[in-house]
Amino acid sequence: MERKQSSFVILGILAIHPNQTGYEIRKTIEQSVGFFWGESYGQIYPTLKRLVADGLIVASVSGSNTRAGRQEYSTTPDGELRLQEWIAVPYRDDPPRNEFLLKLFFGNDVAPSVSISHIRRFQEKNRSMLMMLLELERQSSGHGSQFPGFPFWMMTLKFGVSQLNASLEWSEAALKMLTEMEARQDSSLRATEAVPPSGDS
Amino acid sequence: MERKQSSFVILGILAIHPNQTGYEIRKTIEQSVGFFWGESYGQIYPTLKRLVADGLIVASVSGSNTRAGRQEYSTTPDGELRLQEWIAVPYRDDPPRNEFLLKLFFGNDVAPSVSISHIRRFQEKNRSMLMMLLELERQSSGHGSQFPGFPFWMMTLKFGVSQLNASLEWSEAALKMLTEMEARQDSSLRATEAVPPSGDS
DNA sequence: ACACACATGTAATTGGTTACATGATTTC
DNA sequence: GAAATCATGTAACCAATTACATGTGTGT
Repeated sequence: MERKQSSFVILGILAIHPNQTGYEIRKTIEQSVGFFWGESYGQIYPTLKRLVADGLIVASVSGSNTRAGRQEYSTTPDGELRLQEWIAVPYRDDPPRNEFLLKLFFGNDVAPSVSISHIRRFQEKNRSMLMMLLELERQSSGHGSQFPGFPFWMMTLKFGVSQLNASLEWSEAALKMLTEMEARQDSSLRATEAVPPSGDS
Repeated sequence: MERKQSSFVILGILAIHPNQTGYEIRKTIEQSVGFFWGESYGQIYPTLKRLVADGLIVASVSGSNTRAGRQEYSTTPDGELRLQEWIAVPYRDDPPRNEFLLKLFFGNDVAPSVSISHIRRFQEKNRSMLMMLLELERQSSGHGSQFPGFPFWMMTLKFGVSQLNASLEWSEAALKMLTEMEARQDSSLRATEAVPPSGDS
């Protein structure tokens, strides 16, 4: 409880890239840490207000883009400090909850085809995610290497890639096992249901 | 919303292994799906009541173990059906949130040693987790292979193992990169701070 | 003129953890 | 007789998503 993770993502993102609106912050989060972190507007806007009240960020009425209702934010030195403190605190992993694995685990209660389609879906998601990450990696390597944060960004990216590759490898083996299982079931069905062909030799 | 995942873990666990108390259910969850799913008592007990009210499980006053305040539960045919339906519904992955990666991503804002210790901690956790899973796998392969659910349990186990292995491999590379980074920093500090040694040849 | 992206926000609801409280039974 | 484990529960609190509501600017 009372972890306020949302405020720290926002703080961290603004530290890297200041003068962003709530809307932009969300986009940036999606495009940078999106594969391992998500934030909704319902979380971002209230958090921004609280961060301003706490003096960790400031709202400026904008640099060049003067659009009605547009509000840009940046970190204050205080905010920067708080961010650094938070980063240094040992991370805590929240209780794991993987619905995909849970459904697979209970796979014996349903037809093999159900588990197969779960895994197929899993594969597709992983493949497209992997392509996105590789694309991001390719792009970043070009024009991004000038930023001081770059090595760290690459690190998290590579983590994602390695996990996805492992997932995909695993899924191939799992799928093979399940299709064999299904085949066995089908053949046993045939054996009991089908009328044995009369001797036709 | 309204996903009620907790009820389905409980339903699924009771389907595999009936006649368990809330307390036991939690233990079973921990020991079987624990590495990818967690439930707290504050969730389990209220959920059990609701499941009884909905007719998806029944409470029996116990088989042999007649202990005061002890309440055993089992699934009803209805519960079994609902479970199967739920399993067949495409899984939904909840928004990812990995505090470890987030802190790493912001690593440029702190000393390299901070990120290094995060990764060290990550490695330790992964190593002990991996050992637990391998131990579980070893045990199961012996006496567990008789259960019809066995192949599915092994599947999820193997998933965990592959992810952990990938994580550990990645962490070695990441650590190497960071220690090099730290060394460069140290040497540049030395270069500016230290008094150049006078010619001592 | 229309659609789409930009932009901000709130209310309702839920899902969940944590901490607290209590007591029985077993084991040493 | 003390400690650990078994066993059940509730209250407080929080973090978060979703859906709703509203309006501006840009491009076609």
